[in-house]
Amino acid sequence: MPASILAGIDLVDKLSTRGFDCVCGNLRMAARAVSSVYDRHLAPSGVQASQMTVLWAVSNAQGITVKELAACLAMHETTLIRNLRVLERQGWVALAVGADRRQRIPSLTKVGRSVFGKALVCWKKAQAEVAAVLDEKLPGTNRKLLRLTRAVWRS
Amino acid sequence: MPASILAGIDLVDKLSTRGFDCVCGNLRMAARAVSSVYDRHLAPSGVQASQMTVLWAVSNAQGITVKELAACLAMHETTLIRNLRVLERQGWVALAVGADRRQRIPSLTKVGRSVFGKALVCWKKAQAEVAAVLDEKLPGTNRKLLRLTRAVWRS
DNA sequence: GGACGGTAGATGCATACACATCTATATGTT
DNA sequence: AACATATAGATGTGTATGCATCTACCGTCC
Repeated sequence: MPASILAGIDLVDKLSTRGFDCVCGNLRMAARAVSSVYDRHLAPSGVQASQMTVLWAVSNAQGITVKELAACLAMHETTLIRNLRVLERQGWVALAVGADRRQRIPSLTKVGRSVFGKALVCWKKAQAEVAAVLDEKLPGTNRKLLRLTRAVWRS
Repeated sequence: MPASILAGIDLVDKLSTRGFDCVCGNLRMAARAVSSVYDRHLAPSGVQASQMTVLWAVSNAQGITVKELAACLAMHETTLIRNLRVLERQGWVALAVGADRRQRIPSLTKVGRSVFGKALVCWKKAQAEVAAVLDEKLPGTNRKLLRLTRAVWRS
């Protein structure tokens, strides 16, 4: 192992021992690293890790508006609508006009349901790989992340 | 509070009770929510939350290459170099050519040090706000996130 | 010294994310 | 009905992220 790699690991250690114990930076870093695990497993399905959450939310939220969905996912409406447009282009999501004609109501298409179902198989492997390195129970970790999100979102 | 918001909160709850307990999705969501807190506090300084980590790493890693820095931050080299170019354009970071002339050695400029120092004051407030909603001790949380990152990064 | 394989960044492309601002629609007031 | 106000998305801009691929440089082997 070249010295450069060791230097890198030393620096990472400094992150937690030299005063820059940034929750935000560490969360973003963990999100990057974990996302890449999910993306690797999900690659055969053609779905990205970030898209799985949206597909799941859409499939579990009948008749909900984009704005409401964005609140559920602690996401900007403008970010979500653009992500939904990408999924629409792939033919996985349909965006219907709501009773209030300004609203857009997302739903999974038939193809979308099929793709999501297949991706779920890949997703389970990724989830298992990450669970294996978490020393605490998975539901505990997820609950903590949700609680943190809810506590600071739009506060 | 309109019914739509309540529906949203219900859906968030479903995330942890209806089978899609996705570590990746929850990490990304928490990272979004927490980043927005930091960005709000950091706004007066002109530095973004994502940039603080890079500035800190650069200021604490004398003579390190972009590739090594990327490994430290669990970040793609291509992502980091582009982020560094943004900071270079702002005049906060200089990118010197290394002994191996393919390498780029980042360092903070005088302006960069000044901006980073001022941003640290804002950062402390954000960190305190987030710490207040974490029921466990901050170092514990950060250690867990670092351990998770290290365990899955490039595994 | 020249061909060759390997490495550090650079670049093209696509998606993710957020802020400011715009447009279209809805609603409330007179 | 006409106007003012508020709201749901859409759009422009800029940064963040990663993959595939390219280029420039390094070291080696003949």
